Amino acid sequence: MMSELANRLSAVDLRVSDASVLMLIGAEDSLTSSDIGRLLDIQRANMVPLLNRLDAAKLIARVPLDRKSMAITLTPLGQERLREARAITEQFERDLMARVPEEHRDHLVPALNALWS
Amino acid sequence: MMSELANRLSAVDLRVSDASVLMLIGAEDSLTSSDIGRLLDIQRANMVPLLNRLDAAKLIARVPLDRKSMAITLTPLGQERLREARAITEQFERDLMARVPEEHRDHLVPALNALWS
DNA sequence: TATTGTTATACTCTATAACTATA
DNA sequence: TATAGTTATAGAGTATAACAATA
Repeated sequence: MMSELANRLSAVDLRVSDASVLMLIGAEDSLTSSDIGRLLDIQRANMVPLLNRLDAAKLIARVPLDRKSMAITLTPLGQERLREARAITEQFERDLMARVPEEHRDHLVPALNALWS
Repeated sequence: MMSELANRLSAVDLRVSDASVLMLIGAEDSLTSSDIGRLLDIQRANMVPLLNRLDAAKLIARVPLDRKSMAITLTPLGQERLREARAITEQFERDLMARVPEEHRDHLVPALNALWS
């Protein structure tokens, strides 16, 4: 499922982790790189090349918060790309759900959320 | 969840893919390396180092079927290790299921199976 | 003293191309 | 002609250690 999602997101030049970061910043702007890493369970060190790619693609901007931290914000292009990523992932989720027999469907997400907690 | 399972299996010196291969051979002996790869969705080329490790650990043996193919069989040590791997994964599954609220529990596996098909 | 951003590095997983030997 | 086993290699994902600068 993850490789299928990765495949679909590659149509807008995003990896799954890229899309996760865009969605997180879209929901809460001006988080730092370290914040994002903590929330998405990505090591601080591994955020660097990820954000560098998003920065190079002009999807995010780094705005100094103080002399140590940077706030990550979406550029207009990043907001547009986020909408595309959302459309793709929502369609993907609908396609997945369509495979689940109707009597099990409403139980899947609550059960998965319980596993994850 | 996969990294938690990997962690538990490392107690018996197995990776998740090692355990999958042992379980498959345990269920159907004398498959070839290519068979196993097809059934577990592992590239033929990536089966080589995997089986080399299991072979070096004396958990499997390669028995010539003809001059081209090799049948993979479990050694006695491999059968014992398989029992340990089964005990660990079954406990893991019980632990996971215990987190799922009772009203959703019986729906999870059928829903996941439907997703996978 | 703890945290941020960063560099460097290593290991695992996965994918592809190519080769040989055989079915 | 297709398949088995193999080698080599590259790209991702992920983990750790270390460092300078700053809170």
